[in-house]
Amino acid sequence: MTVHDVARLAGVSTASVSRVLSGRRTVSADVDERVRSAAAELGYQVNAVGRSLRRQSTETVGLVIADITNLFFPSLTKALEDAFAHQGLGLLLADAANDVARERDAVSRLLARQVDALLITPVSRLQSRRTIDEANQRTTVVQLDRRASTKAHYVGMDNSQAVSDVLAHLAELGRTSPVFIGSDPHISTTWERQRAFSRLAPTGDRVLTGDFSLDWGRTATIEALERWPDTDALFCADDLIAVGAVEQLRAMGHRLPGPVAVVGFDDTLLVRLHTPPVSSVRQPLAEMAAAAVELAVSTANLAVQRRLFPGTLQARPSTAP
Amino acid sequence: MTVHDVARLAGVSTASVSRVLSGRRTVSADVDERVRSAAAELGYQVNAVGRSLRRQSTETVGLVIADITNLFFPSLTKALEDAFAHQGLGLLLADAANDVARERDAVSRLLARQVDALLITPVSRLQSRRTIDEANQRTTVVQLDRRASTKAHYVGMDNSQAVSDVLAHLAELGRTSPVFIGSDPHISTTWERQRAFSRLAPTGDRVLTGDFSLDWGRTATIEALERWPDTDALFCADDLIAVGAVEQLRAMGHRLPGPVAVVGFDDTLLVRLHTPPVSSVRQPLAEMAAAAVELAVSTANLAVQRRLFPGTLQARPSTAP
DNA sequence: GTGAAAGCGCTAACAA
DNA sequence: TTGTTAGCGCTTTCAC
Repeated sequence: MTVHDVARLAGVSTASVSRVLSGRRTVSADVDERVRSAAAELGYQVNAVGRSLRRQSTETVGLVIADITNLFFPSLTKALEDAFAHQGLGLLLADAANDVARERDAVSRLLARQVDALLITPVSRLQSRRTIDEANQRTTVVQLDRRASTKAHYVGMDNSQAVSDVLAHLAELGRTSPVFIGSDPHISTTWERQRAFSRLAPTGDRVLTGDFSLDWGRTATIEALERWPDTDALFCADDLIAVGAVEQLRAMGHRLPGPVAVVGFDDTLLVRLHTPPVSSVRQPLAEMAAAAVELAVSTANLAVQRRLFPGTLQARPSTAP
Repeated sequence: MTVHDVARLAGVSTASVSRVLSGRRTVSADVDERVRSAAAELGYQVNAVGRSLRRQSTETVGLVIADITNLFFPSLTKALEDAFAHQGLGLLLADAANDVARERDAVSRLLARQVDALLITPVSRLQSRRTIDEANQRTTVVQLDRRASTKAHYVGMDNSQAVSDVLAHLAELGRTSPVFIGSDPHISTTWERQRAFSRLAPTGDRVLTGDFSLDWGRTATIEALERWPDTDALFCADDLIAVGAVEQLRAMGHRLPGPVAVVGFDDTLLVRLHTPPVSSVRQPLAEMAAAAVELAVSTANLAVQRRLFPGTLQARPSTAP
């Protein structure tokens, strides 16, 4: 089933069929009608592969997710899927499973498929740079949430502002001795949050770093309270750590809300449904996805963009007075 | 950068370049070497669009997820992504957002892109059937987790067996008056679990159905205990409902483990990290993904397959004695 | 084992 | 406005 079949049935040339079905040129009402009804009768649908080869554009973007099991990323993926589908753009998904080598592979496979743009949440602030820069030579690359290169577009949250807001919120509640519990500092978001904390918090030197896990949240909580007994808030780099911290506090007999507040990042289901609910900074995913679309479809040679969106603290019982 | 450039540099024909790079025909060691080094020198990578058009195969499968925000599906997606990437197959992702019209659209767009197979978790047991049957005329369709048509392959969990196992587990603990809290009965899994419950449970007529939400889990718990005061277990169709049920029980002053047990389905992060941890049936995602790959790449005209895998109950404090 | 050439399905340049 | 035709990049006959 090809344009030829439709053309034959409609009694027109294949070019006319193409013109009608791609809506890219004006055609007489008569031809338009004949082609449409012929296509409908045959149940014809254009072959996107042929079109892509000819147009040199696949209307598809590649998305490389650092770690799809991290609860935040499915939310991001959904926002992107929505936004891109809305533009008629398909999403070719790849998971880097937190591994720079797999990330490199994924990028390479997506480029071979001629994606019109590549969206990526870099695995590592440092080690993903080359992969991104190389991809950026071949197509439009948009870094999302995390960043590793200054040569490619970036759409993310303003972590400094978010950290500042959270600290202000804590200060209002009289909490001025927070400890920062980071996860893997190779992750750019964690890194930025930690740096902002160090710069802005009254206890900026109270920083612990570990990995992305509930257990690390637990361990770090014990360590924090031992090293700094006057701790009145645990400022966690992500939700999983925050939940671990809350659990540990409760295991140690603390009440929540109580003397030690806990706050996380990303506002995933985990903290919203937790008992007690945990405060967390929400990223404006829909806006970020819209910006990603805009950059992805932008005609090349646009100067490198850095779009930072404000995060909003969702205050919940874990930081209540 | 095309085969021509490589051919010119290697001093061979484009046919030879193709033969080497696709590894589909034997070539002399000399030519092989010359082509490989020319390709490496140029940084040439084959254009998958050209290849797809010629081969009439995209090496890409479409995946239509009923609702990507449902925590279970990202896990499934990851398992699929792993399995298909391992075979060199790309995954084109679409989200149906629980809407049969959007599902229909998504399928249509994926077919236009000439996916080699279509994986789908049908939104509705009844209303997704036509979409699936129509797609099945055009390519290999594999229904995953949920099913709507008997004419297309299905890979899922044996819900009858799982329900039976859970009931046996509850019986061992002396709990013989369970209530089933279902979600939307349009979802095939919920429907199957409910039917199995009705058939196998001593209190098979104690069934409540609602929707996929935490609140429904809460509401249903209240209703269950009012209507059947001797209830000793809440058998929930999914984890979100189970967490809602646990929360409600605690709000009502019940202890857990305690007089009323709670069990869910899908073994998502939600129940594993909950306090107390909630028992749940785990689906063998990796095995299911492997089966999906096998069916997706199977040469057409294979009889319709129905592959059911056993679920395993992860017993946790919510069903402890 | 190798090269020349056709053609996958589509669209855009060109001609009418 | 419409048709003819070339060609996107690749692979696979077919002939040697």
